[in-house]
Amino acid sequence: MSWTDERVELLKKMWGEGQSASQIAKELGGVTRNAVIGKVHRLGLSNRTTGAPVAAAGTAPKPSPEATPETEEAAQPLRPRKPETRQAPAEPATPEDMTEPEPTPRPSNVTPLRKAIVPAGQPLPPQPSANEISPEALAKVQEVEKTAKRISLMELTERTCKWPIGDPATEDFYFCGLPVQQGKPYCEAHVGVAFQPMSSRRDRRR
DNA sequence: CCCTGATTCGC
DNA sequence: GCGAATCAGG
Repeated sequence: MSWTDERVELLKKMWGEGQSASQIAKELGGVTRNAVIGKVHRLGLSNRTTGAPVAAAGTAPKPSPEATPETEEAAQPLRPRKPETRQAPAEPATPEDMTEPEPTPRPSNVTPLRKAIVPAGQPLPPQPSANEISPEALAKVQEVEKTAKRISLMELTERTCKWPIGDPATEDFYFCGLPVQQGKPYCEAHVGVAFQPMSSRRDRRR
């Protein structure tokens, strides 16, 4: 495939939106992330670090490509290869999406500021407000937590289970880290308790 | 190991 | 101009 106008535009758009090179490549198809990065550089729109939030979608800045200074390359911007501004860190576990099922989990109540933080040492009950979660699912979770990868916040990726385990106020806190279920933020076991098939409350008027 | 972007350099 | 290979980093 070649860099047609359309493809280049999509590239610009997505890059502007902060999409990663690999994502863009995936979207475009027929190219690798390397190709995308290469193109990005050739287009001269590498630094996405403009201090300003890069969420301006649809608003193409239309950067006028400076009239090439005939007088040699005087203002050659030296770019220290350090400015790197990593993308937002993996978002903390936030069960929130899907359609009907409502996220019931609050594995460890993350108490914000000072306010009676649970004294470390007392293993928190798996579920604050036990309810109609399939006992099976619960059992499964407890099992999984034994074999969890126990990864840190920094190690979370799109394909690692983000289910928090333990007390955030303690060293004994980590994330499940097992392979997530396609699309979901959690592994199979945790998806099971995170997203209820909506059982109670079905007297919906429509 | 997964991923990210940056650079190089033969084509 | 292109992009695989490689590098540097999280």
